[in-house]
Amino acid sequence: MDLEASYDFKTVEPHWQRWWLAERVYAYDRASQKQVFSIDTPPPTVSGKLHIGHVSSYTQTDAIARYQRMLGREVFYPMGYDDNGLPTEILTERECGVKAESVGRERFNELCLEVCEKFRALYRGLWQSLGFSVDWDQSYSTISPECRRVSQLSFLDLAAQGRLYRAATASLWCTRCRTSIAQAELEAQGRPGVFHYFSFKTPLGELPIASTRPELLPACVAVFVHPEDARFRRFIGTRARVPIFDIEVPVRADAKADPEKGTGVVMCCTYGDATDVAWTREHQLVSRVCLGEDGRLNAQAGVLAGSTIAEARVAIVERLKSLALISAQKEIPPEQHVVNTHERCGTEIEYLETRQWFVRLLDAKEELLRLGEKVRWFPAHMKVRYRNWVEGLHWDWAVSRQRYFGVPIPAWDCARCGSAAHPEPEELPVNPLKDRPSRPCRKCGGTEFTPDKDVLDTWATSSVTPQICAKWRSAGADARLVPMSLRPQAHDIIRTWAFYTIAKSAFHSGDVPWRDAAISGHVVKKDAQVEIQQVAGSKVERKSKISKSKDADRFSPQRLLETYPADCIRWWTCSSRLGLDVIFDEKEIAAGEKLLTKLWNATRFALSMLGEAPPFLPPEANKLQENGPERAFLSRLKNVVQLYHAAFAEYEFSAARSEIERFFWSDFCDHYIEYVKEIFYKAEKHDAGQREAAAATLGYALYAALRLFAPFLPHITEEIYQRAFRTRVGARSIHLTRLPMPEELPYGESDLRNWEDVKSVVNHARGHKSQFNYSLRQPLRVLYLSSEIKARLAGFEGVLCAVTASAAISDNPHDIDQVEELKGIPGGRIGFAFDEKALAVTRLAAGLRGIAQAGKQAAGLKANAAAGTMAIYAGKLSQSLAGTEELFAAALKVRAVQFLDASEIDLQPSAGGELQARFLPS
RNA sequence: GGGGGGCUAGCUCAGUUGGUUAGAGCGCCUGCCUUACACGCAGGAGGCCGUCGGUUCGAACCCGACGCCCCCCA
Repeated sequence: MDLEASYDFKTVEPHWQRWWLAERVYAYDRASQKQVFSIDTPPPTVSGKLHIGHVSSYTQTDAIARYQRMLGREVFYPMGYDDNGLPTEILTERECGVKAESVGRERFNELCLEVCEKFRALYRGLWQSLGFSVDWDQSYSTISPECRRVSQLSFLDLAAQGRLYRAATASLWCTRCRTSIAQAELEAQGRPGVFHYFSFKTPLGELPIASTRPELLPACVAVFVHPEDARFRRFIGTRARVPIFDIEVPVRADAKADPEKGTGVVMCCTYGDATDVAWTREHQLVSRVCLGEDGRLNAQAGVLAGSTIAEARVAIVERLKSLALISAQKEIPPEQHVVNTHERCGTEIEYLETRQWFVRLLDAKEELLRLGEKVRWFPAHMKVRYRNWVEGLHWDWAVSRQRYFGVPIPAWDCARCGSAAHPEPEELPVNPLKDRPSRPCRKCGGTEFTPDKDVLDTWATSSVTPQICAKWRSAGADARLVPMSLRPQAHDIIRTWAFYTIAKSAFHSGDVPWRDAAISGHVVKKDAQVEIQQVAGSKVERKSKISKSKDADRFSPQRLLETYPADCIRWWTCSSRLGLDVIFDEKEIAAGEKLLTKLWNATRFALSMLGEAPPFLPPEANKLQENGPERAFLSRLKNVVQLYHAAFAEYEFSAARSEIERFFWSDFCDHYIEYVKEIFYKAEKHDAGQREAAAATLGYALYAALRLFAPFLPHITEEIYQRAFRTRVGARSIHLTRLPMPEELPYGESDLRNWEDVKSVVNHARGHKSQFNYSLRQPLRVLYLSSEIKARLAGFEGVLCAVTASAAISDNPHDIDQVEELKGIPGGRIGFAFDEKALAVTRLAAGLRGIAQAGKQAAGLKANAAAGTMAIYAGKLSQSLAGTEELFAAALKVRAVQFLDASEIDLQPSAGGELQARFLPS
């Protein structure tokens, strides 16, 4: 078995990606008897490009999926695309350069479907080139008929429970998207504003008002002051006149009027903000609507009818000024002026009275909190974010959207009595615009219906992904999948996706949607102007979100995938813990390439030693020498396997990752391989039993390491597995094998201690040579170990001598100059004595190097260029010195006399053109 | 204003139930071509673990206060 000298990821990775697909390696088998591990994969919103943050979060999920699969679970790992709803409409408008209203509903929906198709392909291509072990046959798109069915079924189920109601009430409205939205779709933004100061006239004098929204004057219905505010208490109960519009409104008291803000007098309009909505309801005020659904003022605004909010604001301020009614204007900086905007488009949100469908949430807070407690959150503190959101709910969930591209609301209005008619569950999915109710109105028997033209909120569908996965209430339903084992997602959508999913699950099943929620952090960039300032003695860091426009190229997954192996990118993404933001640094990704090279080279070496049929089973313990190197090394592997599983059990993949990396690099490569070289290179010195034990251990440890790496590095491990192990192991992919378990490694604490002690001795020897700037091959005449250690490591003498290049191990300190403490071994002592002859030659060679360079320069040769080939050791002069023998002979002679106390040297060319130096004692 | 997280080596991060000289990778410096790998090996420099107080025989870790950064909510 020979591997090429280097690993070519550009051909290997796509090869296995195609093969996994063709072989359906990751297919979910619903007939399997194995325990199911089901993953509620986030269906990414089709809203544009995927960025490095998606890559990071989704790759972590894939590592978890692969781990669970190799643990022996039947893994259900689907991929969805959340392509219905407003985000897709906005994307389509941008992609096609159209407006939904201008092309019409049907045509626009067709365009949306085309755009979805395009982006689904793009997304899928990216996921596949990252090597995700998704079962692509389980893919779903939230606009598909099956998802429509589940989503509409959810609607009907909520309606049957009385959880749904339809009401014409003040609700959140986006004037750009011309639809109602839900509380979760709000995004608070700091924006600059201006307080305009003007007065309302009352019989008791003028009441000063400060308002940021003077355009709402025509909608003014009351004025509020704080009941305890001494300045204005006397006005309570009087009536005030609205300037310009000359409306008379009552002056009322309410604790929500903040005496500190503005003048302390607040005008209440229909509807300036959430407080206005509350006041209107609580004080039973009339409503005086001046704003239309299109964001323009209506007849209530008189001459200003038809103008936009911005235009009206300017016009009214001008008018107030011209009447000399404005007493002051004060700018408010963005950080003090927070406005609610629509998260999808940034438009400031208005409150309008419209007729919408609502899911009743506010009476279910306790149940939602209870289920939030039942879910295991990783990290645990993410539960608090969920709890805070639920406790802070103010609005029921408005689920109807006055848009085109979405799951239609399964409802018609009876033309006669006005009540809603719904389809039967088995008729789903329906499109009320085309389909008709199958029966007359239940209430009045009417047969004339008007279809509900609205569609459902995107989240109304994406909140039923567990039900979609389980094919809820259909012939193909798979009840084993729910509650699902794991919901992986980022922390920014706890209030939306996690929350709505829990809510739906609560109402439909009374249970949690998933047992565990693994919440990942974000990838952030280090600011260009990273400043480490000393402020009050503490370090100030600056980091910020990745901007989709500005940083697109630097953080583009496509570019990274063209530059680095997917395995490297994966390795990097698994370096951060759940819940923590990670700062992107391309160098960190590049560092992974070293690991791949190391893995490839070490494997190449091991396989060259092991032959065509490398061992892969755990070596039988009774064939291994007691207190010997194999048992010691395997006990370390056992230790690693334990730590690895413990880490993954808590979704701490980064801890598992560093365990296997450390084991492989430091224990396997730096120590065990160095030892087995002695066994294989000097086979004649070791009996068959020793050789067999070493081979079995090397093969097994390699195969174990490959499997432990496999969840992180699926491509390179598959390549090696297929070429070296598949035939004998049998499983058609490494990803269908089982991970090594601690039970298969029956080694004890004393073995582990031996291993650590041997490493400590070897490290000391290496350090000792390094201190003197000698090669690690510099021979030692004696390696001294204190008696107790020497006795304990008796079974390791061969290893130690070979790896440290020692001629002997002794516990006699007499001929050792210096004895030092053995790190990590209480009472252990170690010492070294170089082989003087070899040392002299080394020094001679080192001295010669300078002379050789000078000589070569003298001879007109490029000394620097050849320096790398001028290694001189063990008495040999390199071929590159040929032609200047005389010069070197002379130099050598001087050095020989100086270092070796030799009187003569004899310099002879040997076979192969090298020079052989022989030193004659004086 | 409320809540959450973070602050450990130049950079990115680990630090298990509080227990000798606080670790890794990258970067830097010194050496070393060692019959897998120079994308390597060995060694080294570099940290009053954000600040201050408390508990303790003992604190990066527990408690309190404060500072700064990020996020969520109002």
